Amino acid sequence: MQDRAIRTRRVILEAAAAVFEKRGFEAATISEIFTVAGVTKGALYFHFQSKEDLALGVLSEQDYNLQLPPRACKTQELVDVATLHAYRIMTDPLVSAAVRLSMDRQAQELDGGGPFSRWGEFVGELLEEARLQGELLVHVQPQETADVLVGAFSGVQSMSQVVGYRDLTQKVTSLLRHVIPSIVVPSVLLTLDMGADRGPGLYAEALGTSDAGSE
Amino acid sequence: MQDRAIRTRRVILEAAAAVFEKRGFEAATISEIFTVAGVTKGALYFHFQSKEDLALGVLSEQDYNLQLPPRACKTQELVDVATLHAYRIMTDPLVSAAVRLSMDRQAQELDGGGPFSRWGEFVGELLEEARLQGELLVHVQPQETADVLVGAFSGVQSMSQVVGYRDLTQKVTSLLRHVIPSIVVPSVLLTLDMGADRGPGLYAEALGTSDAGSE
Amino acid sequence: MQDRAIRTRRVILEAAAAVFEKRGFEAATISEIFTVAGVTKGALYFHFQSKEDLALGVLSEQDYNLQLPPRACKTQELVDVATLHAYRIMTDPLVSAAVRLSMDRQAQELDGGGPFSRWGEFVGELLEEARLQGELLVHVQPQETADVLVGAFSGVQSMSQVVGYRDLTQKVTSLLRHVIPSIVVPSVLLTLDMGADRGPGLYAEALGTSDAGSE
Amino acid sequence: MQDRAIRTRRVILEAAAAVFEKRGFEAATISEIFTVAGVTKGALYFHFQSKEDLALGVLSEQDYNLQLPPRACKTQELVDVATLHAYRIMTDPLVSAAVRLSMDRQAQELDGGGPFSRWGEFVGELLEEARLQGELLVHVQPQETADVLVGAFSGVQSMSQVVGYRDLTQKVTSLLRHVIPSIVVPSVLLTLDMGADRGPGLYAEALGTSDAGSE
DNA sequence: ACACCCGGGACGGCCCGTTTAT
DNA sequence: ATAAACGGGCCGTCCCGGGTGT
Repeated sequence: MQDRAIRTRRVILEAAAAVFEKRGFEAATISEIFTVAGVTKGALYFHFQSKEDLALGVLSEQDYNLQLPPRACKTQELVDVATLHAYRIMTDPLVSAAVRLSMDRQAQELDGGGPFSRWGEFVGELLEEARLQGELLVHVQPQETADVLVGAFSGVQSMSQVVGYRDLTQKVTSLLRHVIPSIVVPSVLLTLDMGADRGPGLYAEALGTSDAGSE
Repeated sequence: MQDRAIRTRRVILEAAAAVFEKRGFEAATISEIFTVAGVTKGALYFHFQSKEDLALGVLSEQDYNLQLPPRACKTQELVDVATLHAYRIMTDPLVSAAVRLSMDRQAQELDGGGPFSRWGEFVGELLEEARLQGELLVHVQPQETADVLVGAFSGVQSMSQVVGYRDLTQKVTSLLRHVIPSIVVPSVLLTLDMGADRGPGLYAEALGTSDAGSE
Repeated sequence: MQDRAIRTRRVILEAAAAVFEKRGFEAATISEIFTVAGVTKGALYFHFQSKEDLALGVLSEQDYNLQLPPRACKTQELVDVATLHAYRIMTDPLVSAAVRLSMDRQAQELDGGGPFSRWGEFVGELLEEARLQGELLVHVQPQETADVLVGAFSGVQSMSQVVGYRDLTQKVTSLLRHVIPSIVVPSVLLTLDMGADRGPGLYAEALGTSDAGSE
Repeated sequence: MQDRAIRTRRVILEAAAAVFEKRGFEAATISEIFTVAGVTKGALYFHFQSKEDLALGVLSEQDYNLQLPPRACKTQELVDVATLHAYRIMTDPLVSAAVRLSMDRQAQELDGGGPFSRWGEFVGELLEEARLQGELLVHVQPQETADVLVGAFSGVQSMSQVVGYRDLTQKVTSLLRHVIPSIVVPSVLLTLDMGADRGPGLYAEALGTSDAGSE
């Protein structure tokens, strides 16, 4: 009984993700979503109260708790977080839909504070730790650099979106290679692993660490 | 008689820019536009055949021809182009609206090939010239770097959008300071002027050069 | 098991009465009814096949058999019937809901022939008897007078509805005092008891007489 | 051009009146209204912003200013007002629709204070004048009697509604004949003209008096 | 040429009264 | 007696053309 419901809900969510990702929040229509999902309007409105609720569902379905284990080298951790996030956007439609939604002005109020601030803080803290450990060049101001990284990441992600994210990890790696050298000390730079193909490994590592073998 | 028409057209365009900028293409409504413009629906439809046409109007109204004179130092030229563009986004509602529209997926087909490709090519060529002049580090691949720059620029622009572009030149300068050192040779780096406050000067320079003292 | 069913049915009926009374048939929603009742939609649909059936249930639940014992003076009986009905509308939510429903055009077909005809006939017969006993003035035509009384009663009831029926017995008594003198002979008029506070007594009397001590 | 608009508006209003009259506010649907009117939804929403606005339109279209000239005998004036109102309900679909709407609980807030209070005051004042002129029996309390009359009128109107108001003037006359004798002094009673067929004459008189030969 | 009033339909989101699987 | 699913329909609004001045 619940089984069917769970399946249906899942199907709807995936359809919603696909449609939101393709059209954006505003332009997405409920009817396209339930058509894609292959369910009826009634079923959809049984599981979700409104279009907004649907967007919220997509936003929260992605496992935000998915985290990498801490690294000794915080710069490496930063690289890994970025690479993993890129990998997930590439491979998980719900994640890419969530990213699209959180960039959507119309749906931005759904996602408290906007997507940038959360990532900004997170990266800022990581860089602060790196700085304290002496990984960074002396002139680096963690929060400013964090903003540059977060903004730039979101930009290359947008850019990659038009080709279906096929080159996203590539582009993110490129970005990192262009920015990291300007902020870390040479000794650390030499130890960093910034391979574009590290996504799957990092993903497995995150899954193993995180408390969830979720979904 | 034509005078009135030109004025009306202009008023409509500005209203459209404001509304598109605020809502995005899809969520913008014709009625909000003509309400803001203070004209009737009929007037609007006399000047523009459709909502799409309106968007096209906004997109083409900004003076794409506005160009800086060539610099001897191509890297400096790149910096200047970016700074000027940031300045125009900040100050000209039509430009920011056009940027918003060209990032809008729904309206993307209106802008042939997307916003990224045009900028990508332009920056790529600039970097190629810079490379030929020996301004760049040997490992730099112009097109890859161009993509990183264009993507990153668009990202910080998105990020700045939520605060009304108040800190855009700041953020763009920040971005440049994080990327340029990784690609240019030290000797050139020392000569670069990357001040965040150079917008107005560059704008004046571009206006003087460009074939248009338009509008 | 049957006990619970009976209770559930009762709870639903009372909730339905409250909602129908508040909203009218059309505007009432099934979901408000089962929410108020505190049962699930399924439970409701187990006891009642449809919204119409629910209305029918409310309509028939009120004890139409509740009758006063015959009076020698038929005019007095008429006064008493009116007073008692007013009292029941005031005090019993199911009765007031039934009245509301039977006045509701959308639900009128549910209540065969409309509410007026049944009361019209009943009052008409009472007046005919009164006439035969010489209680009425010679020019009175029982059926015409009956219609006036029934219509007028329903009107003051509507009027009283907006204040929650607080002044209904008052208003009905007022009505009677304005009409009765025009139809009964003076000698009878002197003997009539038209107090507005006779509701409770009449109710007790009717309960005792009627074949039902029902619920 | 305005001509067509006026005609269209009128057609819509009449259709709305018919539908509101048949179904009540809630149960009436916009689509039935524009179907009956033979116009499209667009036309309807050009003239009226919402269903509520439509109801308001019906409510205000009837000429509330239609008034009889004052009579020397206030009781006669009361009789005439009631007879005229009954006649208008019978003959003018917009008036009957307005009456139906103002009795509708869902739409009652549209009609400030409900229909009863306005009529109640009006009749109350008339009776007060009659009392001052010595037309009434000494025990009559104008406001109480006014409430009885207004309520009773509305009741017989409801009753007559089910037969399409065919017998409304008849029923109203009946009502008056049953109530008036209980409140006026015999000498005045003899002079009153309470014929059921006086509607057309009164209507003509009112039209002539009122400042409008309105539509 | 320029502006506008008026009207046309097509959906859009949502909710509602109901059955089907369980 | 429940949870889940079903469609039909409602109101509103949106993007647009034809007929009408000026």
